[in-house]
Amino acid sequence: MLHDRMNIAIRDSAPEPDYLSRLNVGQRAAVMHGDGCSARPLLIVAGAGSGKTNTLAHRVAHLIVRGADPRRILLMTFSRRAAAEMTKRVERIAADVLKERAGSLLEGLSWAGTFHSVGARLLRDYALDIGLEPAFTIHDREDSADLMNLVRHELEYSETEHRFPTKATCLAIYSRVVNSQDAIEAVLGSAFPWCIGWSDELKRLFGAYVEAKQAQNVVDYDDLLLYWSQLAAEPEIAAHLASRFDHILVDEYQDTNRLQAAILTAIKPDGRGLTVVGDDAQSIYSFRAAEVRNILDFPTLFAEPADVVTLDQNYRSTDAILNAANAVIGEASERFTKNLWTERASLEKPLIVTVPDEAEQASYVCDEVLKEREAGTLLKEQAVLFRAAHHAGPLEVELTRRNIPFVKFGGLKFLDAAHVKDLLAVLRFAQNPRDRIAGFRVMQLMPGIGPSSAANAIESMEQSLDLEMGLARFVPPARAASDWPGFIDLFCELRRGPGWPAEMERARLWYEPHLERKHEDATTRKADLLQLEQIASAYPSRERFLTELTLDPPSATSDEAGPPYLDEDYLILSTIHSAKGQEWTKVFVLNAVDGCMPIDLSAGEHKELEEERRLLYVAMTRAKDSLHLITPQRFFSSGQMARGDRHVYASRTRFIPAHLLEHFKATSWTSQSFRQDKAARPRSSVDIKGKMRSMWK
DNA sequence: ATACTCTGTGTTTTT
DNA sequence: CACAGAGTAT
Repeated sequence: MLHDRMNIAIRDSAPEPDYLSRLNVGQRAAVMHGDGCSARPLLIVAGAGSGKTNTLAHRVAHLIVRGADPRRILLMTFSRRAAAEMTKRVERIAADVLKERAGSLLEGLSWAGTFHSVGARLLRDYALDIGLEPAFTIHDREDSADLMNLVRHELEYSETEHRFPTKATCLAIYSRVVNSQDAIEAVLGSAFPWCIGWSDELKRLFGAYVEAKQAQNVVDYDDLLLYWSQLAAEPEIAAHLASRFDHILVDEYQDTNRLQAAILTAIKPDGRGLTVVGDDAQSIYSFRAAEVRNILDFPTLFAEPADVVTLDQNYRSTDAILNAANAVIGEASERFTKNLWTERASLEKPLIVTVPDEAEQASYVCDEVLKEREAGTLLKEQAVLFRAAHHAGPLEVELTRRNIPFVKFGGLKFLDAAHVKDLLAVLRFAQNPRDRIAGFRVMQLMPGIGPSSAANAIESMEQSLDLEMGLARFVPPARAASDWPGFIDLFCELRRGPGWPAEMERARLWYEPHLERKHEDATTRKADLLQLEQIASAYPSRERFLTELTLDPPSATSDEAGPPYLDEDYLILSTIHSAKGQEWTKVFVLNAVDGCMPIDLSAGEHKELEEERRLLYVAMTRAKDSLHLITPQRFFSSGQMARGDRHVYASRTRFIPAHLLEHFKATSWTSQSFRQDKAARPRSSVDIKGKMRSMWK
């Protein structure tokens, strides 16, 4: 074949492609490893800012240039955004060499996505082989919790004498058992010690939960991995699966769990053609059962040991920032990676800014952000990072007050809003009528229909051979009588499919009256639904829309605002977790105090503490030129101590003890209005409490 | 009998 | 703020 001859020609005689000269020694070794052939396993230990994404993109491009079939390359990243970014870069790099052939070749690079989205795709592919209907729907966490709750009630665990774990806790335990591949007792002991007494009940509950999922033809997030790993354990399917991919590349390997590692070894038992990239110093997902040992043990996992390439030159941050970050991670009790180094010199040490309270912290950030923008740094090049989504609350208020546009990543999402979930449930119910959670939710939107009527209606539907007949036969309570026929019409129409995205509008029009009745702020919520319709029109079908939206939900509030906003400039607010892999010119870290970092819930266990330390490290290494850690002396803590909400006097995070202060510059700041306010206060304090006591003496 | 309303209680991070 | 459970209205 001409195609093959061309590849051989390139391999034999072509001079080194231009792009290789742009890489440093380590990067080049990683890119050229195996030189285009399926070679021994490769581990790239890539420190923060060491050009990891770029290296991985070059490796993929290089594989393709050397003749690998892009349709047979599996590329797994931690978000779809990362996958899209990677594909774009591969395209650019390969286009230089391949010229006009690049376009058609790169269209084939279609297996790029998260473990979960790839799992979903494979599962639809093999569904019939394992007795699953390909029309299965995917439950997000809230749906899964609802189903767990249903089962929990059926087993009457909600009426136990001592309080049984809540639906969310049950699901968290279940998920952890699945992802860590540990026994339930071990999981309870290490992560949920207060639930140890319930292990027998939990086992029964999980058994029933699994049966319920199967009966309803739904899968949850964990199933996407679990089914995949089970597929890979069946010899015939495994062989087929293995033969589909010549190269598998996995990004952020430090945040994969045992189940994911098991999938990889099942598909590639000898590790040939496998490349994993990660940095153990940035492992921050152990609450999702991520297993650092995956990356640490990778070199000796296979009969043929993996080659290891280390990237430790940082291209992102100044040396002042890097020194401080290295010092912080240097305090870790276990360290596997080296210090990062850079050629970017700077005299500006990271700042530790002490402010009186959280409101002042918000003022400080606003002032600084605006000052920086005056100096020419776009808002988009600045980010504010925090440990928990609610830490940004006061700042969001202040930004809004001052009309500074921002986008927040992490925390509550668009899809978590009740009205969005309602509308999606309508579509999901039409897609998969056996999905009880969806049906339940939709029917209860109608006044007069609660849990038991909804259950009866679904029962009637399942008894009948014809779904629509079953629904029609159900006699709703009197209060719902007027709404019922309209609901049946909706269901039947959506089942027949007026086409996508027309059915989206059909569903919305049905829902709007209910929305208006249920919610005070119907107008803003309606706008959200129109946005959702916009988003929907970008997908080819209902099935794709539902799947991709649950697996890759818009990750920012107002991210859904879509194209018109993208041109504008806005400040980035993000949880540290959601900031992974990103970088900004200027970075602020909120609440760098004990109680927030580490978050007080994680201050006990040694392992958890170490992860909190890495979290601070990840936050610091996002900054290119300027880094401000802010320490409010007083912050608001909603009361877990029996005393209720109160202000807590905080001290600097324990991850920056006194002997590390040489790497920082300490300052303090108060706004003018705060100082004036203080000055205006009377000097002498009056003993009012004493007076009140004396009233009764 | 069922649905809806009200009150007390516990709040990390995400595919 | 959302969740669970109790109490009230239909």
